[in-house]
Order: sequence, then structure tokens, then C-alpha cells
Amino acid sequence: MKRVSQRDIAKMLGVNVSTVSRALRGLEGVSPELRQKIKLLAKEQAYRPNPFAVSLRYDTTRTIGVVVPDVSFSHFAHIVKRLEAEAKKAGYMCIITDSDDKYENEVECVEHMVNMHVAGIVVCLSQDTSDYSHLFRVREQNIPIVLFDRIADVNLSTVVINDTDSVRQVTHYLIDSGAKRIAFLGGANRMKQTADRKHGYLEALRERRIPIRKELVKCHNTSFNSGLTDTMELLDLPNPPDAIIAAHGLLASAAFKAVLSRGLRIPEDISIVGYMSDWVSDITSPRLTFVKQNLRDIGGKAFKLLNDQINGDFSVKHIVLKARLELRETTKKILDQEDFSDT
Amino acid sequence: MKRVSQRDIAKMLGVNVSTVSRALRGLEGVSPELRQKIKLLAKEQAYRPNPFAVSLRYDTTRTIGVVVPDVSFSHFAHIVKRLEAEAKKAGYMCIITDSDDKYENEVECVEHMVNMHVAGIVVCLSQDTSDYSHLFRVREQNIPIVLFDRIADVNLSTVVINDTDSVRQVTHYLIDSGAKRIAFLGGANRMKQTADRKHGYLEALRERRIPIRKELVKCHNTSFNSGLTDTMELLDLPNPPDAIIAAHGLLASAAFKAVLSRGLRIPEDISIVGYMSDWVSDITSPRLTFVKQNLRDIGGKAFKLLNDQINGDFSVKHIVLKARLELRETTKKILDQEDFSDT
DNA sequence: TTGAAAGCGCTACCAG
DNA sequence: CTGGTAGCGCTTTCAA
Repeated sequence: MKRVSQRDIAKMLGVNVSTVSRALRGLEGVSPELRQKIKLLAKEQAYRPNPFAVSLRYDTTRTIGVVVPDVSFSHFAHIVKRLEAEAKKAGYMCIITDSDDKYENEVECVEHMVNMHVAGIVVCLSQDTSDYSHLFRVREQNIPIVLFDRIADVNLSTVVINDTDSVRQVTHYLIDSGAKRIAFLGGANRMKQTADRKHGYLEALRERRIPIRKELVKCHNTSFNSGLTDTMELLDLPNPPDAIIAAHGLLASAAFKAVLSRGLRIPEDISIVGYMSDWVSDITSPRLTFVKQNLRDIGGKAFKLLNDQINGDFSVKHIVLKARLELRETTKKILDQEDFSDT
Repeated sequence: MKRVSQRDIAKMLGVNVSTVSRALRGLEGVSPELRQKIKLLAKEQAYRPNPFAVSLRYDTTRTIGVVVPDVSFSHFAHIVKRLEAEAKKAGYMCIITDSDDKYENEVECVEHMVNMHVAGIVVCLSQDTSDYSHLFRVREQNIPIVLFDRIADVNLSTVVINDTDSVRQVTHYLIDSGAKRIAFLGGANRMKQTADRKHGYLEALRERRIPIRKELVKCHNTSFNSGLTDTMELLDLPNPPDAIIAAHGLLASAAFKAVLSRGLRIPEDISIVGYMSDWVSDITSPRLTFVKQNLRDIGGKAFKLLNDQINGDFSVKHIVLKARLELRETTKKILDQEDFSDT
């Protein structure tokens, strides 16, 4: 049950392989009748080009590499879904690897992609990553590369949401709704994403001349458990917060759970704003107010930037997608409410 | 900035390519000194074998294909995560594609994998799939294949949880906790998974001599919205259910939301048992009682079966993993409680 | 319009 | 122990 090759087709028809090759790819220099015959036989025999032979010739694959910190985390999974769909549409397959949020694995994953001669690489950095030489090495080999979601200040194309500004808006909203002591829950400080979001928070406080309280800022890890402990610590403060901004996926659920476990009322005693998928908001009660990110769009744009590079446009581009505050039930209403719908 | 090949190394050292090939792969027939020199230079020059050339020679890749209905759905994402991790450990990369729960896409994905000459394919069937010829075609080409989670009654290796039995247990539990009218929410009837789970439900009712009420069984679609409408319809019955078994991921969240929106108390007015990831249970309040599936294990076992086939063991195996009822807060206690911990 | 042949990088086989 | 060479399937260049 061998696969049929161009040579097989050529033999059956008593012609040369190169003719078959030309005929099948629609190139000039084959008589219409012969081409017809060849194409027909190819179809009959279910001929499929051998991708390795093609790749060996051209030294590239119709495959792109994707590196994420955790595929099982719905945030990344949604991004990957669109990325994969767009790639497929453009004739690419996706090799997806999980760095388990560790720098060493990330380096290994990226190198593996390079060894696989992928057409390009899309990376979401791990929480640990602070050395970017593995990324530069990719660039030096002229392999297209794009960073998304968790990026770094490097001269590579990127796709993110408006991290700083979205938190600024959230903070302003909380202040306007009467919050006096707003806490900020983030990931590792070395992550640009956390840094940027924290920056938005601090900026907003400064703008409203609200003193910054160090004990209200907790930036450790984006894990559920980390969020749980941090929130508990916040609630144990002599002067606990009356609002919490949970700046990454699981932290909102963790904060929500911690607050409920203390028997506090949301939002009467304390407000919560998260950065999670919207369906999570749908199943909590009260429903979590959150910053809505267009995850699919992040994936789509990331592929677009990569595809541009594959097609020869090597200019570095930075895309910032607007994320919007979606008011639900874990925040108080403000009387003179600003319209956030188009800010 | 060209990649260095065996030939390059050979030239630099004034030896033959075949010697380099042997040296690098640790084969017999190279003097220790020469081997040392070759290995050293290879390392210096960052030599990496060209996977296409190797694949072209051997007509196979260190790549496995994974087809899932929806990567962004946390249930599948968790399975894929372990699958990918195990594959990586064994030296395989994963090409992951999303069938978007449609039969046509599934067929296309599978065929694409075959064209890519993957070493094996792991598939979770789409909701639509009722024709399995695309799977048999894979088998006929001697390409290893394994089904998981949503399988079919075909002569191929599979990995699933104890679908029928777990629902039987759930139903018994609900009956024992006083439920009189237990509703069953499932996916499409053509899915074996739904059929099996429904079977467990019906079996349990029969065992307890409880009449089956057709209007309490809703099997349409595994989507959130479908669950929402179905639950609403159940609640609108003249004689609504006092317990709901939501037999697939999102259906539990949907049922939960629908019930709350009607102002009913859980579990006092109505009990709910779901089949979701455990972290979903953690963020609802009351926390959802659910059937806990070891998703990671499904992924791990699926890879194991595939790897067995890749290594020449083509016997068809069926693995059934035990899923256990995890009591939380959306079901009532039963006084003389059975111990489910090791059933 | 068609054919012949070289070559992509690697491995395997046969000679020396 | 080492070298030479053919060939995996495909494309491309040159010749007929």
C-alpha cells in the first residue's frame, strides 16, 4: 500500500517526471491534452505531494510554530484557536508547544521550532523570561517571529491589548464609584504585562491624588493559589481594601472566591474587577465585572503579522488591541456614569 | 547565514559525509579520535540534522497529529496539554488542529495529517461524526490512530471515562438523596458519549423502578446556549425536575445559571450535577457537584496507546478511566451515605 | 513541448 | 576504519 509519487505517475503514462511536476503545478510547457491526462491519473491514484521532498528543496515548511505558557489555560487556548484557524486558511499547519510557563522550556521549544525549519514562530513569553537572546537568535536566522500577549521591550513585532490604559480606566471607574482603598493583584514583577498594568493603576491613583499604599499591591504569580493567598492577606490588613483589581486570568476567580469565603458582600463591601474570559463572568454570581479582551483577535493579528514577515515584509510592527471594561455585578454603579463604550 | 550540513562538516575536516553521519549517530566504524573531532566541530558549528532529509529517507516524521473539536474548550485543552507533554518527552512534536466540531472539517484535518506523513493520529470526534470511513482509511495506510473522549463503536484503540457507569452512580446518588424527578441534559443523540451516559441514567432509573419521563430528557447540543434553553424548558414544565444531570462540560454551567435566574434555591429546590473541570466548580457558589475526570490522564493514555502502535503493537486496546462523583454543594446530603471514593 | 540530469541533506550499502 | 555512491520525491535548468 505505497503512496504514489510523481515518478509512478510518469511511468504509468510513459512520460518524464519533470513533465508530471509541471503539469500538476500548472506551469507552462505541457500540452493541454497531456496535462489533462496527468491530472486525471493523479486524482485517480490519489497522488499527494510528499511534503518532505518539497521542504527539502525549498528549505521551508508550510508549518508555523506556536509557543504558549499553558495551552490548557482558556485564555491562551482561545488565542491559539483563532491563530490555528487563520494559519490553516493560509495553508499552514501549527505545531503547538507548551512551555509550562518556564524559561528553560521556552528556550527549548523555540529551538526545536528552529530545528524543524518552521516558516515562522509565534511566542507568548513565560512568566520567568527575562533573557531574550533565544528570540534574537531566531531573528538572526531570518526566521519570522511575533510575540503576543506577554511580550517584552524588544525590537520584534508584537500584539497586545492596551494594558496600561485599560487598568487606568478600571481604576478611574472604581474611584468614581466610591472606592477609597483599591488593591492591585498582578503576576510576577518582571513581566512587562504586569508592570504595564500596574503602571496604569499607579498612574490613575496619581491623577486622582490618591496616596499609593504599598500593602495594597500584590504581584507574585498568576496562579489561582497565589491569588487566593494574596487576597486573604489583603483582607487581613487592619485596613482592608474596598476594591480589588485582579490583573490576570485566574486571579479574579481566586479573589472572588477568597472574598466570598470571608462572608463579605460583593460589591457592597468590596468590588472586584478581573481580566478573564467572559464566560467565566457568566457563571459566577454575582457576575464578575471584567476587562473584555478580544482573544480571537489577538490570535488573528498575531498570525497576520507573522504572515507579513513570511511574505517578506520584515518591518517591526506593534499592534495594540483595545480592551474594554464590561460592567457586571461585582462593581457599584456610579451616578454620573461615564460612557466607556467608545473610550 | 546558512545552516551547516553534514557535508559542510565533512569538507572542513577533509573526510566523507558518510563518516560524519556515522560519527554523529554513534554508529560503529569510526575511530574514537575522529569521532571526537567530528562531534566537537558539529557542536561548534551548531549542526542540526535537517528533519526533512531524515523524513524523506525514512518516510516518517517525529510528529503526531491531534484533532480536537475545540481547542479553546478547557476540557480538550487539558487533555491536549498532557498529550503534548508526553509526546515531547518521547521526542515527538504535535500538530494540533481544531475541527470546530464539524464532520467535514474533521475529515479534512485527518487527511491533512495523513498528507503530512505524521507518525500517528489522535482524534476526538466531532459532534456530527457518524461516518467513520476517514478513520478506516488511516488504518488501512498503516498509520497508527487512537480515539479519545468522544469515540465510536469501531475497531480502533480508544480512551474514555466510564461514561455509562459514572452517570449510573450519579443517578443513584440523586435518588438516594431524595430526588423524585431527575432530568438528563446531554449532547447530540448520535454521539456515543451522550448515548452511553443517557444509558446509565435510564439504567439507574430502571434499577430503582422509577418511571422514565421523556420530557425530562433533553439531548440536543453540548453548547452553553443549548443548555440554557433546555433547562428553561425543563423548569417550565408543569411538573419540573428536582434534580438535573448535565452530562457535558458547558451544560452544567448553563443549567446552573438558568436555575439561579429563576430564583430557585440549589440544592433545596433543585440539585445539579455536572461533568466539568473542577476549577469551574471552585468558582460557582454554591460549588457544583460534579463527576471528576482525570483529563490529563486521558491525554497521557492516548499518547501511550499511540506510541505502542508506532512501536509495532497494532493490537486494538480500549482504556476506560474511572471518573468519580465529587460531592460539593449543589446536591443534598444523604444520611446513609455510600462511599464513592473507591467505586 | 518534452526529456535528462543535477541537487536539496541524509542514510545505507558496498568497496577498499 | 573510511570513502564512494545511489536514492528518498521533488524542482529546476538546460538540451533536444
